[in-house]
Amino acid sequence: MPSKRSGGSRPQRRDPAATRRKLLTAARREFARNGLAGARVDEISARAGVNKQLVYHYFGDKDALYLAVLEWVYEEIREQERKLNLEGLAPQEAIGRLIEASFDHLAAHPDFIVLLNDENRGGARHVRGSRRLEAMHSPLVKMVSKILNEGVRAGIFRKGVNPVHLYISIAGLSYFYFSNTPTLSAIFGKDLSSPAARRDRRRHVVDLVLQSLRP
Amino acid sequence: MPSKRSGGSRPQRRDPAATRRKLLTAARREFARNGLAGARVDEISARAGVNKQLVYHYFGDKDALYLAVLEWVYEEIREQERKLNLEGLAPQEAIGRLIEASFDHLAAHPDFIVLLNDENRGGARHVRGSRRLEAMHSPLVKMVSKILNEGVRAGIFRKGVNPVHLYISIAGLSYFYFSNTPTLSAIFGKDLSSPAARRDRRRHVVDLVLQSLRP
Amino acid sequence: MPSKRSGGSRPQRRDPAATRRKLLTAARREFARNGLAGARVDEISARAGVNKQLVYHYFGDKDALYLAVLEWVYEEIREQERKLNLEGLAPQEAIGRLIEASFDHLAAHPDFIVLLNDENRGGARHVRGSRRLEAMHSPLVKMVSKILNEGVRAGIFRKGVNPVHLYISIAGLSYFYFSNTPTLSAIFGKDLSSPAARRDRRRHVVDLVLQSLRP
Amino acid sequence: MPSKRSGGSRPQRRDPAATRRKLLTAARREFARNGLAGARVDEISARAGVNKQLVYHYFGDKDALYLAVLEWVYEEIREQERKLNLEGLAPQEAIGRLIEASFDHLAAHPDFIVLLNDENRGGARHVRGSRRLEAMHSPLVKMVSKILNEGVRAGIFRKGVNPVHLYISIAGLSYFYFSNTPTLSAIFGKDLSSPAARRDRRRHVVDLVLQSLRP
DNA sequence: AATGAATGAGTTTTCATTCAT
DNA sequence: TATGAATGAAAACTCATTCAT
Repeated sequence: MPSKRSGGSRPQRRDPAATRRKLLTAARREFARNGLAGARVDEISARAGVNKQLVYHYFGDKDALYLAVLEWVYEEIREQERKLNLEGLAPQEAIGRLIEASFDHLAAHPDFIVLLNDENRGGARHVRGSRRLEAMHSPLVKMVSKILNEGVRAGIFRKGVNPVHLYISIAGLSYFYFSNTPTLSAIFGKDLSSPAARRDRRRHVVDLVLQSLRP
Repeated sequence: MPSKRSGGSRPQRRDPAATRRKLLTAARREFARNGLAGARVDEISARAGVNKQLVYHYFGDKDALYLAVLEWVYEEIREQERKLNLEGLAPQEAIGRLIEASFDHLAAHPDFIVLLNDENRGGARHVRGSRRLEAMHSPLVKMVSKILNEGVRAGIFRKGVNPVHLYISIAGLSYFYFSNTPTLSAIFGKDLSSPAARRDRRRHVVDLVLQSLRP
Repeated sequence: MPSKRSGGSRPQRRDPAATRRKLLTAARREFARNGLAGARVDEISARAGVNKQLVYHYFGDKDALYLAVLEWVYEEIREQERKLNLEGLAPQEAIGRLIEASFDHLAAHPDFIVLLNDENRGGARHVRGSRRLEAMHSPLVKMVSKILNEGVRAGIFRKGVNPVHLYISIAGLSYFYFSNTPTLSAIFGKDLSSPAARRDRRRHVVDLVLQSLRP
Repeated sequence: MPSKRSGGSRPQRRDPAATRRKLLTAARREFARNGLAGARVDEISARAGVNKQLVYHYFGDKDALYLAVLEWVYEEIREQERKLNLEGLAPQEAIGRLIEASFDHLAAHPDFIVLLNDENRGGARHVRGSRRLEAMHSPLVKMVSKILNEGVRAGIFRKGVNPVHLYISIAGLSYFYFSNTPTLSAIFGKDLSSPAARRDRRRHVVDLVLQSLRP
């Protein structure tokens, strides 16, 4: 004789959109802290203040929730890129702004890096399967290419710089600093995450790239 | 009772060093594939072909095993650095060699990156607690500093380049490329991990840094 | 920071064979009472008095445990069949003995029927996948065939009786009575499971089959 | 506020009878496939194309829905029995028709058997609690009794055959064949569910019973 | 009458760890 | 040193049921 199960009774606010949002926010935090494997669905739902089942109701499973978080952070990056207005700037200034924006975005969203770690380890399995991310190609490589060409034409940039790799370099110079600060600080025995160190790093990256582009 | 026959049970080779090594190798692979949280002690011992209990016998627990793997990969890096013989080289060549060695090491040991990810997410908790790693400070920052000074004195490098940040940049330009190839490839829609793409990247990184150091 | 998990501490008797047996016994009972879907692994391990994980340690999963139970009850049937010594008996007596044995086995093992129900609903998925059951073909169809031939030759059985179907009929006449006693009793409004009713049924089945075999 | 537009939300057909019917049909399928414990209320409502809550609205709970399905299939059987017109037939033909009708009904409604399995395992709990089923006593036992008497009087049937048990035998000879075809086929290594095998079985059952009734 | 969001108690399975041998 | 049986605490995911709308 199967015991009848109980069913809920607490007062329930009906706000699906808010529920979804709360789950996403909690998930982003939990995935950033503990990774995909280390994140706990229980913790996510508890911190969102909603029933655990709603994770499955709204997203399907833990993996799909992780993908939704990835889509969110990529969306943020694309939005930041859209806001960057590099048209009309001098080539050097445009590259400078781009680097600073990239650096500042990582500084403002330190979880982006750790969220991507598991995805890269897994061969970008989620990203590849996402229709939404497919539609989110960054316009920046084209932009970099255009700026490089202008600079070359104006005689202020050297020739032969690969725009894709330059873009990767700009990202990597900031990314690695943020992603590996803890081990680097431990190994070097000095705190690289202080505001001063961060300012130094920002200036260094801008310098490095701009100096390297000189003809 | 008959005298004990050696064929009655499985042959148990008593070779502690070999057992330890097999466990470490299996652990390195498993941690690289699945991260600290995602790694399974069962899988590690099974792949090592030894009993699970020996993980605890030799290392204490899963975390300590992870630390042992970290120590191993750091040891490899230090050894590679020791082998680098930059003394006596012209400054530009010395920097070039350093960059290439850094790039090549990551290419040869792709697991180094993913092994570090969890450690950085966790605030370098293990690294900080390790006596062995404390004693393994890299001599490279000093080396970079020396090379920079020589270059400046010889009039072939510009002044004012922070050696710590240059070192971080050199590492980051390669590191990010290797660590984020899967997502970058997915987002850009082109395979960045091909041998040709890798050669391009290597040349780009050397170029970028050397060009940026010009006076 | 993943909390270290606890691990057991209670006194443990080391007797793998006994543990396996206890699990099987408890599983047989639970599957018989509640079916495959309705059975609870928790209940099984609790009643066996062992840790739940041992179900997975010894059997793999719930389905494999169910298969092990099926193999057990089939083994019992085959053993009972082996014990039946029909050789040398007069054909009528041989058939009579066979029917009675079949009836008595179901009476003694009422769980056999309910254990098979889910298996038949599922298309015999487990049975088909079992090496052990493959090797357990019943010798009885051949035996029935032989008895029928003898009876026909002796002029006491009619010709043209299909031995496979006769075997199925013998089984079915008892099986249905035992499997459907509850609903039949409810519908007829009389208790068909009383000892008297059971004796009646047994006699009826033997009669029905033997009378039908007359030339 | 604008006047309510009918196109604003999904069209909701108000057809309680149809909704009930769709739920029952979906439930019958789901219970037959997965049993009482294995059936999913979600699956039932989804397949019925109606909201899950309506299960509770119309039937109360899962158990009551299961009972409603049982009542439905019993109703079908009774209706088929009512259609059987055995009056006026010769006793042998009457019995023959009865057996064939019984066989054909199971062949046409293979879910009847699996629907009853859980009920029998549960001690006919639902059937016993149903007013509707109480009122549905089969008239067939009386009919069989009458036919037997006629046959005995006419000298074509032997005496002493218990009509209740004959009825159970008739049912069982077909029921077991249909209910256990999967395991029997697996064990015998031959497909007992083919049309040819089914025809054989039908003939065998009619034969067996009629031959057994000879004086 | 109808919807689907929300609930709480499970349910199978997994896992790091420890104990007896 | 080595084995594998045993443990307890979760972990992801499920389910019947109920509530607000």
